[in-house]
This record gives sequence, structure tokens and C-alpha cells, in this order.
Amino acid sequence: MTANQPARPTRRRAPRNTLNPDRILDAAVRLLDRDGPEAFTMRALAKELGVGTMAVYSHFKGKDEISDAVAHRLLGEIELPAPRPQPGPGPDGGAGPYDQIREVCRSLYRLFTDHPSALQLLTRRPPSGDEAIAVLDRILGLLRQAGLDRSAAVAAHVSIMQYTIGSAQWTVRSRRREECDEELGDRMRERLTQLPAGRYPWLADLAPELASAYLARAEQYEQGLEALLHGLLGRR
Amino acid sequence: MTANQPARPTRRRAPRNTLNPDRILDAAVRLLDRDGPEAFTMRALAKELGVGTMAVYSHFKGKDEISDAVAHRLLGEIELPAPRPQPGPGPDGGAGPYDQIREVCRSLYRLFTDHPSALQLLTRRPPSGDEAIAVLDRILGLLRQAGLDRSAAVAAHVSIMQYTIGSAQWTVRSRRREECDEELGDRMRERLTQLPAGRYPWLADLAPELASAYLARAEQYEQGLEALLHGLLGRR
DNA sequence: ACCTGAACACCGTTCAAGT
DNA sequence: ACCTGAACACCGTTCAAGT
Repeated sequence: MTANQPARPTRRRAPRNTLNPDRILDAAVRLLDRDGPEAFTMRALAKELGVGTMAVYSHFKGKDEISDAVAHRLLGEIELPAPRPQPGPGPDGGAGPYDQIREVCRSLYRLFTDHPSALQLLTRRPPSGDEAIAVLDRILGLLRQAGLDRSAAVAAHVSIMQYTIGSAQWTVRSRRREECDEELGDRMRERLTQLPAGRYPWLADLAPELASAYLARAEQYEQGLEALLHGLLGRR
Repeated sequence: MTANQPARPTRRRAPRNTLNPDRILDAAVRLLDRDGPEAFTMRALAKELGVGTMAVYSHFKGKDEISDAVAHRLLGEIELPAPRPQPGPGPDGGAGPYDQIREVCRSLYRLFTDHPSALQLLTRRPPSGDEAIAVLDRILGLLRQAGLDRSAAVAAHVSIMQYTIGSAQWTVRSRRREECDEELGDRMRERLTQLPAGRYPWLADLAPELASAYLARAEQYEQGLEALLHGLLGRR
């Protein structure tokens, strides 16, 4: 052994092919899911990979290109329900279009909440990859099979996406807030019960229900989804 | 007149009381609505006000405090429908709770889309001011008056907020994208019609409806809201 | 070809100083 | 009390240089 060296740079020059797009995207997803979008910086990404900041630029043009690639990768992971070739025997007696729509929506919600990063990336600009288009096509097909006419199907798919994205964002944000601040839930509950009943009669009355509602998130999504689908499709 | 001076700093030292919280918030809203949230920097804000960057810090602790104040101000602008003292005569024969709920939701959607900045600010952290609480109380009261039981009313209000926020974000983003890129609409339409019908049969079939759906935004929101409320309240 | 550090133009904010 | 510029620790990215 050589005598104690300075060894300040805890990282030596990286060997020649340590980096490739896949490894970079792995690290990006890891970083985003672990530390949130505001921690997703080029410098942090390089550190996560154990290379100099600029090494990443040999594989991607810049941060935007990486963000898009991450979005595509995550959308590709989504599991769509097996398609039923012929327009099925109706909503009763098996997984009709109604159930399949719910299944796709749940998959989307799960993707968004499992990978909070996906949300910001997908909403920053509309996804253009095959994966996204396929999901869209699938939803539209199911809505048509459920009996909606052409323009109603299009309108319904927009409403469903808007609700699903809004709901997932709500979930992700409140979850992240809780992580940052342990006693936030307790403080919220206390503040709710101390609201002046004179000024906010309904809120004060519903304080206990409100406090517990913020915990059941996936259930809350599915309840609202059920109502929305019911309203859009007109049956159940 | 003195001979031509250098006069490089186009702004002289600002007189002593040019700044106050109101003027600062005015400028912040102006800046946010005009240039978008990513252009809302302390330096840009100071420039908008014609003062040095640090002048603002004499009136607000930092950027977060300004953001919160802007959110409160915008929420305060919302117009709530006149409350009806006694639980009304039912959904028929006038503005029952059903119609009032719709009215409040429309006000929220309009606030969010008129002031895109409100959206980012309100979702960054949950608003804590009187204005926000009052709106919340109002919605909960109307849902109860519409016949929902305690936990159903709480769940419904969450779904409604999630849908409204998701919808407004969608609207704001697509509008902003169009502003940045004039021919974006045309390119989207073209790409839609050129999709391989073999791989995306439904999308290809619905291309014309899809293209025009992206234009009717407020109408789209109201259609989805109608469906959601119908599903939640079970009448119409 | 792939990885590197220095440098540039940004950002929010701290600080000591002007008036 | 209110406004100021310089400075600090960040950010994405450009560039010339190493291997």
C-alpha cells in the first residue's frame, strides 16, 4: 500500500464505456422517484452515475431529451388488459368494455402514483411515442365499444384523462408533503377541528370525515372514476 | 440641459416609498399571467417594478411568501353564487344546490384558466387562507344540501376538485403550447390523419373529432363536469 | 468516441452598505 | 425603514481539452 494519499476526488476518471442511455435512464428514474422532480438536476444525475457532469451529454442532447426518454420508458411499462377481438356480449357476463376501461384507468393511475416522476414529464408536453398513442387508441376503442358515438367517445376520453391526471397529482403531492413533514397529518386534523363553526359550518361539521378522506387515496380515485364513468356511459 | 451623459443605468435609484405589498403583487400577477410561471423570477419581478432585485425583500420574506400571497389574492376574486338560506325546494323550480355547485365549479375553472398562475401556486401547497376555506365550505354545504351523506359529500368534493384542477391544467397547458408554436394545431391534425390505421384503428377513425376536440376547452370541461356530477349526485 | 473541468449566463438569497 | 450592489451556492449548457 502506498502511504496515505490525499485522494480527494473520491471518484477516479470513469472507464471508457461505463455509460449508455439505458444506465442513464435507470438512474434518472431512480433519482426522480426517490428525491422528486426538483432534485432531478444534471449534476445530481451525474453524481448518481458516478461520472462527471458533462459525461451524460455524450448520450443525450440535454435535460429535455432525457425527460422525454424517461416518459416513454415509463409509459411502456403500463399493462393493458387483453383485448377482446369482437365487440363483446354486453356489460354483463364478463369483462365488457366498461370493466376494461376501468382497468386501463386504474393502470394509468397506478403508473402515475408509483412513478410520480411520470406525471410531471408526461404533462410537460404531450407524449408522442408509440406507447402513449397505443394507450390512447385502446381507450377510445373501448369507449366506442361501450356504445358512445364518435364525438362522445372523444370527449369522454379527454374527461377521463383529465380526472385521472388531476387525481394522481393530488395523491402524489399530498403523499410527498407527508413525507417531508411527519406531523402534517396531525396538524391538519387539529386545524380542521378548531375551525370556527360560525363561519364555516359545513367544514366544522365534516371535520372527522375530511381528516380521514385524505388517507384513502386510491379508493377515492376509484370512487370518483366510477361516478364519472357512470355519468359518461350512462349505465352500470 | 446637461451635455449627453452616459446614463447607462436606465433606472435611477427608486424614490423612497415606490414599493408596497400591493404593487408587488400586482406586478407578480401581471408577470405570471403574461409570461408564465417559469418566467416568474425575483429578478424579473424587480425589473417589472423598476427597482433593484433586493428591494422586494423589504416587503416579503422571499419568493414563497409572494407566491402564497398571490394565490390568496386570486382566490379572493372568485365570485360565489348567492347563498340560499334554507335548504331549497329541490332541484326543479330554480337554482337548487345542483345548479349552484355547477356555478361554483365553473367559477373555479374560470379563475384557473383566466389566471394560469393561480393553478401552479394553489397546487404547490394547499391554500390555507380564509378565501380558500370559504370556497371549500361552500362546496361541501351544497353537496350536503343536494342530499349526499357526510362521507359521500367529502368524497365528492375531492373528486370535483381533482377533475376541475386536472381539466384547467390541461386547458392552460395546451393553450400555452399553441401560443409558443403557431402551427402546432395544424401539425397535430396532420399527424393524426397520417397514423397507420392498422396499428391504431380507433385513433385513425376518430382523427377529425380529435382534432376539433382540442379547441372546445371550456365546453369540454362542462360536459365532463355534468357527467361527474350526474354520477356523484344521481339525478339531473 | 467518450469523459473531463473551467466558464458562462442564469437562479434565490445573505449580507453589509448606502440614504 | 427602505432600497442598493456584491457575493454565494446553486442551475443547464457551451467549449476546448484530455484519453
